[in-house]
Order: sequence, then C-alpha cells, then structure tokens
Amino acid sequence: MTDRDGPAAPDRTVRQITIRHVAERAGVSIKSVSRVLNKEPAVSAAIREAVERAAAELNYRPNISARALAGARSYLIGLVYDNPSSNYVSELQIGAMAACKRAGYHLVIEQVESASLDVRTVIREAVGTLRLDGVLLSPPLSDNDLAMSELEALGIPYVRIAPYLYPDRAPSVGIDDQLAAAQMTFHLWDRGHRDIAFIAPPQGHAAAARRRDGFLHAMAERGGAVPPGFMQEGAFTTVSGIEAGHALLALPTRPTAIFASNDDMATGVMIAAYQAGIDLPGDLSVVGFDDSPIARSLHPLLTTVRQPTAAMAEAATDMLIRSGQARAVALDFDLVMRGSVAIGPAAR
Amino acid sequence: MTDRDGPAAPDRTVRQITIRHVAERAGVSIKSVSRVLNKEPAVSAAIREAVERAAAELNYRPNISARALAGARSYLIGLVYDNPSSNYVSELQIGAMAACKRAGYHLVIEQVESASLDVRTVIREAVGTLRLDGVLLSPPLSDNDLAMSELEALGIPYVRIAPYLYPDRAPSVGIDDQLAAAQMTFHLWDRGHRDIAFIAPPQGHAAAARRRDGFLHAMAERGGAVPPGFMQEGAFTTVSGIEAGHALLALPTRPTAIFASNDDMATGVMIAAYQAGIDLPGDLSVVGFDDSPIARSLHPLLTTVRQPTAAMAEAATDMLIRSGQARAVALDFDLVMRGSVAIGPAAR
DNA sequence: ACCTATTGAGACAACGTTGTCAACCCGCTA
DNA sequence: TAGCGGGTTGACAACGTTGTCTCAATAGGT
Repeated sequence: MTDRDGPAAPDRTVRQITIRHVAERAGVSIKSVSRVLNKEPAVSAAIREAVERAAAELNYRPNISARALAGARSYLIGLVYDNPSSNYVSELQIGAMAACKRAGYHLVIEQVESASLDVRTVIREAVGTLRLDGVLLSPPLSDNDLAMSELEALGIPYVRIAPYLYPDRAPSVGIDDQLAAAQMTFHLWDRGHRDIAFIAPPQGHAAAARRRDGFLHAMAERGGAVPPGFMQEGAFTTVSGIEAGHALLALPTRPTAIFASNDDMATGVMIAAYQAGIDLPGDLSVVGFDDSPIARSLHPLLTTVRQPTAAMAEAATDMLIRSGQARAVALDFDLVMRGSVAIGPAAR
Repeated sequence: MTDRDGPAAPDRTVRQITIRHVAERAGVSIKSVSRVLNKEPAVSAAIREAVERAAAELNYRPNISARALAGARSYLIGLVYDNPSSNYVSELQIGAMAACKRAGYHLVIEQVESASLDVRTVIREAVGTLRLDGVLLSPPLSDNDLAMSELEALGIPYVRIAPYLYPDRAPSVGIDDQLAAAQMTFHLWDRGHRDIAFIAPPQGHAAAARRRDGFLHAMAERGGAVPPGFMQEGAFTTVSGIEAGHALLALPTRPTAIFASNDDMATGVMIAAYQAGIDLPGDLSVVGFDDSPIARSLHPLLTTVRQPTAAMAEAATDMLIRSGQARAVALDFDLVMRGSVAIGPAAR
C-alpha cells in the first residue's frame, strides 16, 4: 500500500493546519476555537475576534472528516437521481450547490436505476459510508417507495423534488403542475384555439399526470370539447412526440393547437409538422412544458412552462440544511411566451 | 445547536456498525478486519473468510470519515467544472461516477467561474476541507493555470480532461481534436464539397482551436482554397451560429457546406438556412462537433463528431484512483454520419 | 458581606479507522 | 536442541474535531 508512492507521487504527508495551531496562535484552548467556528453562544467578543484573526492568518480550513467523526454533521448532502434529461439534472445541481456553498456544505451525487433494486444498495452504501446529512430525491425517484423507505429506515432526512404521489410523506418542493397546465390551456384558448390536442405523459409518470388533469379541467371550465382522438399518450421522448404528432395531424378534424406535456415531445410535434409540410405556427400552434434548452433552439421558438428547477433544488437543500419543519413547498412557475403560438380560428 | 431536534426529528443517535463489531463476531482483532477490508497481504485464508462472512452478516459499511482521518485516502474524487453545456457535464459525471462506484469512491462536484479568482478559493476550500484524493479538471478549466497551480501547491493529483495547452503539464485524457476535424473535412471533401466554410471557436478557447487547425490542414492537404470570408468566428452558442450562418449565406459565392466547430453553432446555421429559405441538405450541408443531444433533434439530423465524453471522464477517474504514471491519453472518437450532408457539386 | 445563579473557558474523552511496532507461530537449518 | 527468519496477528497510538464535564469568574439578590 505504500509502494504507490513513486518518485513523482505528490507529497501527501504535509501536515495540515489544525485547530490546535489556531488555538495556539490565538492563545486560547482548542475548544474555544471550535466554539467560535461553530458560532456557538457563550464566547466573549475578545476571544471570538482573536480566533477569527488567527484562523484567517493561518488560512485554516476545518477537516470535514474529523468534524463528521466527532460530531453529528458530515456537511455532505447527497443528490440522488435516475436519469432524466441532463439539463434537468444540471439545473438541480446548480441550485443545490448554491445552497451548499452558502452553508459550507458539499454535494455528493449518486446515480441509480430507479427500476432496479439497486436503489436500496446505492442509498445504503452512500449513506452508510458517507454519513450524509440529508438526501435530495429528484424525479422520478421522488416517488420511489424503495428509496423513501430505505432513507426512513436509515433515519436520514430527505426532501423530494417535484413529487406527485403521497404528498405528505416527506418534505417536498415543487410547482403546481395542474395549475400550470391549466394556465397554459387558458392561454391557448384565449388566443382563439378551440380544437386543442394534448400529448400526455407516460402512464404512471407522476407529476406529469397532473398536467393532464390541468388541461382537462381547463377545457371543461371553458366549455370546450376534447374528442378522444385528441388525447395522445407519449413517452416523454422526441420520437414519441413525432409519432403522436403524425397521429394527430392525420385526424379528419385536425387540432389547431397541440399541447405536449414536455418539451421533447413538443419538439417531436414540430418535426412531424415539418415533415407533413404544415406551417408553424400559422397552421398549427405548439406548446410544451419544462423550458428545456431545446425550446430556445427550435424554429419557431417554443412557448412553454418554465419550472424553477434550480430554485427548487436550492430550496430543498436549504430545508435539509436548516432541518426545518417545512412540508410541501410550491414555488412559482412562469409561462414563457415565444413564437410557437399563433392566433387561432376563434379569434381571427 | 441541540434545539434542532424537534419531535419529528429523525433519530440520528443510532450507533453504526463498526469494525469492532465485525472483529468481535469474527473472533479476531480489529486490525485484522482492517487488513481484510483493505485487501492487504499477509492475512490467512481462514481469517479472511471469517471476516468477510461477519461483515456481510452485519451488513457492515466502513465509515469514510474515520478512514479519511486515520489513513491517507478520503475515497472522494472532486469534479470541478465551469459551465459548459449541461449535457457535457452530465456525461462527465456519468463516466466519473461509474469509475468511482467500481472502486468504492464517491464523487463530489464543485462549480466555479473560471474567469474569476474564485477558482483558487473553491479549490482550496474543497480540497482543504474534504481532503480529496484527486481532482478532475474539465474544460475550460483543463487549461486554467490558476486551478492547476493551486492543485500543485496543495499536492493533490489531478487529471485534465480534453486540454489543449501545456500538453505535458499533468496527466490528461482527450481525443485528437485536430485529427477529428481533419477527418470530418475529408468527409465533406469526399462527398463532393469544395467550398467549405468553417465557424471557429472563440479566440483562446483551447481544445477547439485545434479543430480549426485540423480543418485548415485538411483543406490544404487536398489542395482546396479557403477564402477569408469562409472563416467565421463564433462563440459556441446557437445565436452566434445564426449570425455566422447569415454572414456566410450572404456571401457572393456561397459555401456548399459549413463546418461548425460545435453542435450549438451548427444548430444556429440550420436556423439561419431555414430563415433564408435554403433547402437542407440539398442546397447546403452542415456538420457540427460534439454530438450533443440537439444533433438528434434537428431536421435534418446533424452529422457530427462524437467525443467519448463519459469514457474520457471514466478513464481520467481511473487514473486518479490508480495513481498510475500515465500521461496524455487519447481516446477514439467517432464520425457520426446523419442526414445533414448531401452530395456536393464536385461529385454530382 | 455572603451566597447563589449564570456565564465563559478549558481538560479530556470520545468518534471509527489505519499505521506502527512488537510479539507470536511455524518450519527450517546448524 | 537452540537459533533464525518469514509470515501472521494484535495492542495501541495517532488522525482533527466536537460533546461533556468541571471549574473559575462574574453578576445579582438578600
């Protein structure tokens, strides 16, 4: 185990600056240093200042391993995800990292296959070995019973991001998917569309099912009809969007607007329209959901719903760090109006 | 600090299963358990087996904090990145995580603004506090002097992913960008294109500058001419691709093919072509570089160069974990032929 | 002036693992 | 039979921090 140190191996034996050095320089006990660093009460201003100066001068960084070993906190938050779009994960990470950085925490990421039993193992392994202070569960893991049970058994706090099922099982952060879908539907309606088709998320996909409800309720509220052929089922992929698009565009009475329950499927619809020689948005309006980056690369630019993904992760991480008692938190969403919606027949 | 435990607070006082429990159950000393777990030599088969059984029965997981504190290794690898495309980062993470998982390591991610002095702080903070065993530097940090100097000062091994500058400064993993660009250029040439324009990466952007060299050398080798107007400068964004595309398409002699040095700019070129009413790929062939997911969402599908991003990160992580002496490693790339290249004038 | 709270500070023992070193056992040689 | 060396094993002390306990000093009430 020591023969790993070749001639070029870096010198890992440099002694680090410890709390003891700081204590010595400040002329106090190590415990007082610890108190100052952890912002514990009952420290005089004089000692606090002396310690802070000494720490700054020595450029002292507490050793997280020692902290975790001695104390209760590991200063590590885990982000567990399956594999939704990379952009989505990336946004989550940005938000989570921002919150971590602010509080001196660090982010450890773990990927799992949510379908497999692997979930249990990965969580047990990561938590057991890393002593995470909390875990962020992102879709579709936010509704994964195995993951939640395991975390509960291990007694680790966790927050679910954009869950759908079991709303009160654990703290969560999300948006009101149903309201967002309804508002988008009203937008189409108000722009003069009546024949609106919907491409639903795959069966069983959680948060997204609420998008379908939002669409249907909004249509009902306005007194609009949704013929059976106007409800297509997708798989959240571009390809499934192309298929659903072709099916809808082949209908005897063609919809004047198509609401895809995510942006990838909306992209597919646009491709289908290109292929069918249909003018966008003149002959067909298309809207999506998520505001993934592709929405800004399409032609025309896609009108969609923006979820504050990064903010959601940030809020969730804060909840974990603060260990507050908050339950389900709903953040605001935005309807992003771009060029893919034109005036419909009823408003011409 | 203790009033954080509300009534609903999880019981974090559960004692974990330690090496001592395993030792007791196996009837050996804790040191022997440690030896077995670390696969040290000089352990009899009998003890090895007894320890392994006991550990499995107790479902024992070594505490990473204690390991890091007592020993030399923290079992933590850091991935530092600025913010290239989210897909790219995601691929890196997948590769790095795979290598980590295999070796019982975990991945900590840190984002920095490479332009700012922040780089130093983030690295010092993360390394100083986490005791990382190694750091993965991803573009554009792979060429960041500040980052490298800091890591060298700290004595932490690091591997650069897809670097360009200072090829021998530290171990690195990449592809041969110049060769890839040359091969793509030959591909266009061989399909009958002679008037080929190039949209270069922003000044100073590292690995990508080699793409420009590859293009120019390939053209020179075939005896082709590259008029000044055919070399445009982009900013790696879709918008800059649109601008460059419009500039190129407004030229008196229009190129029959455009080689954009990344996929986002190729997307922009396609949008510019749509807007100018130019038929793709009939009147204009377009190729990109990176094989980002958008390449598969465009219409027509984009021909591009696929970098084995995940494999690069995986190889880099392995190098870190094994602490081998390998230097610059070049992995294989692929030319992904899709529909965006048509037969050019010279081959008709 | 005395006693009692209250607050500030330090000594010391964890925490769970690995590194060091000494002791042991075995078979072999002199 | 004693001595020797290689291969195994275990005792014990780190590692750097926080939690607990104790003690001193100060303030407040009679």
